[in-house]
Amino acid sequence: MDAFDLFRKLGAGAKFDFKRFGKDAERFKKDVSDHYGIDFFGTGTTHGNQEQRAEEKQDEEGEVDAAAGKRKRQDEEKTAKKEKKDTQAEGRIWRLVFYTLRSVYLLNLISVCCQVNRVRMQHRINVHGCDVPDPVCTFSELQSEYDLNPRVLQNLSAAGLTIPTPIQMQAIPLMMHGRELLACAPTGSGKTLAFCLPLLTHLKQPANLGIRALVISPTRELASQTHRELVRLSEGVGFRVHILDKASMAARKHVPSSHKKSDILISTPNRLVFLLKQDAIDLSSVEWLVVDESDKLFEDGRSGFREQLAAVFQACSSPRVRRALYSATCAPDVEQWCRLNLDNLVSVNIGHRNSAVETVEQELLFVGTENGKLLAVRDIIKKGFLPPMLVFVQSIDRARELFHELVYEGINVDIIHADRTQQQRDNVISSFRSGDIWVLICTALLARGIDFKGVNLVLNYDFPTSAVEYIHRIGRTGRAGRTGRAVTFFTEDDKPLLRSIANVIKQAGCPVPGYMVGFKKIHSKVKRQLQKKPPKRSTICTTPQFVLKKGRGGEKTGGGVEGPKRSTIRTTPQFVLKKGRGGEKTGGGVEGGLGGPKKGADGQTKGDKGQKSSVGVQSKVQGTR
DNA sequence: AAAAAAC
Repeated sequence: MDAFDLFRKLGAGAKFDFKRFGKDAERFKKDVSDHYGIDFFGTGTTHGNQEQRAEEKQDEEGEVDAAAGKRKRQDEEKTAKKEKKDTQAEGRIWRLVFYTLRSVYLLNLISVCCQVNRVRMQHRINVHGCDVPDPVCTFSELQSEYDLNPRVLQNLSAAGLTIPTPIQMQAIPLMMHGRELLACAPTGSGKTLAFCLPLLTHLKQPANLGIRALVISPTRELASQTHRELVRLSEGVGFRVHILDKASMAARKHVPSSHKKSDILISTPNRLVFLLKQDAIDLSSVEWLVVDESDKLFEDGRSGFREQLAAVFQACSSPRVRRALYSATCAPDVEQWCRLNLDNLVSVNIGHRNSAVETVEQELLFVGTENGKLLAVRDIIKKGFLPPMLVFVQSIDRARELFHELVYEGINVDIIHADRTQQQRDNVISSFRSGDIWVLICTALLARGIDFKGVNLVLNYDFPTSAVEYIHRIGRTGRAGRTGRAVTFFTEDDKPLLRSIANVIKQAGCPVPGYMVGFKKIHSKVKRQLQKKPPKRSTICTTPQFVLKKGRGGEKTGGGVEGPKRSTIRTTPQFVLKKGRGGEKTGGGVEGGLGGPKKGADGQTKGDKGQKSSVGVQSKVQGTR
């Protein structure tokens, strides 16, 4: 097979038509010879042209006699024959050029395609959908290719953001092309920025066209965080970015319809629905609707988010409205809904769906009983830990109970949940951010989206109600590539969900006792029930009644604790002992000294490592005061 | 269970 055949094969499907391209070829040939004065195709065209031109000049001057005319006619016949030959030769050359160029083009296409695939593979970007634009590898590409405001780019670098994260690489170009999408990327991987940049680019300039972009978040804390981020990014551009909260509602009374002058609005769903019902807000100008933590907002139930979200979707009535849904976890029903309702949907997944972030060192810790939890958390505090630490419990009541138990430990502990006032909530968040609070006890309120810089330990005091909730809770640490640690207490009551969460931990590359993975899969019906009704737990209180009655002046270090400690705490769950799986029971064993003898070697090295790097709380108290 | 409105 010679080169010509090869090119022909590469160019399969396209035929070179000399008649069609002849004019172009002629022009090209002329351009080349005029420009460079060289005979590009070796057909004597350069000379020929000059002679011809000289003759033409003579024609014009009218100095042609009859004899000369005759000679010229003979010449013309000769040249016509010659030209026919030349034309055939040229046709061959042009065909060769055509196929060469075409194969170069195809090879280039293939190589670009390979490059794009390599980038996607390297960053574990999975996309499903038609005509997906190539991922961008730098923020400056956004300026050159998508007309991102240079000031926004400047704000980005001022914030220390230099290269886009995988979700940003792919989701930003998609939204820039106005594509509706469902994005799923791990906790702390930059989803917020992935939708903020396209919003700012899409709007281009501040304009009095009503609300053009709307972001929905499940909690006020997340809404205000997104608001802050957008304000920071759009600094100096003049966009009016507003959050719909109590303060803005109060302001609305004095300046009615102030939010109508927003370009971008961030809100929790119910407040928006409330305003919609009063006919006090107009969303018909919304061009981009972003649903953050989409699976949470799609949660069903009589008084759930889903209904509220549906009302918001309906209110965004512009035919031009584009929608983007983001979350770290993706429920099948959300995907189904997107496939049915979004226009030409693209779904983007970074890494494996519904998996925990790999930068968190995760542990499961058997604590025997409710008392065991309290003992274990006191132990963590006493042994010394590196603040800040987040402690998750399952209900507001239990949060209060735990707070009362820990408030006397001599550490800066506080509590946040939806029953506290907005003022209290804001204060708690800001003092936790500033480091004034070391331990923050919280409900699911803080489970999603909240970005605290450098949380060192997430403690699941109460077992999460699902693997998804587990993923979000532990995602408060190990953000933006930093490392973090998560400890999850469990008792016999938590057996039903142990398997699924153990699997999440295992998939993220952390050790898990073998027996857990061997558990039977629980029925999805039971799983749903568990989410609605978590196991009933006894009150958090280890202090004997007579101590409580007398008041707790100096005894706060836990007088009543030492005694029952050894007798009540088992280090191995009953369900393991019963089955008698000798060798496997040890991995999840007690770590951090709950009083029982350590039977496993697995967790110990980790424990030691943790201790070395942590700061003793007592010494910290002395040091700071 | 938690979250999301307020007069």
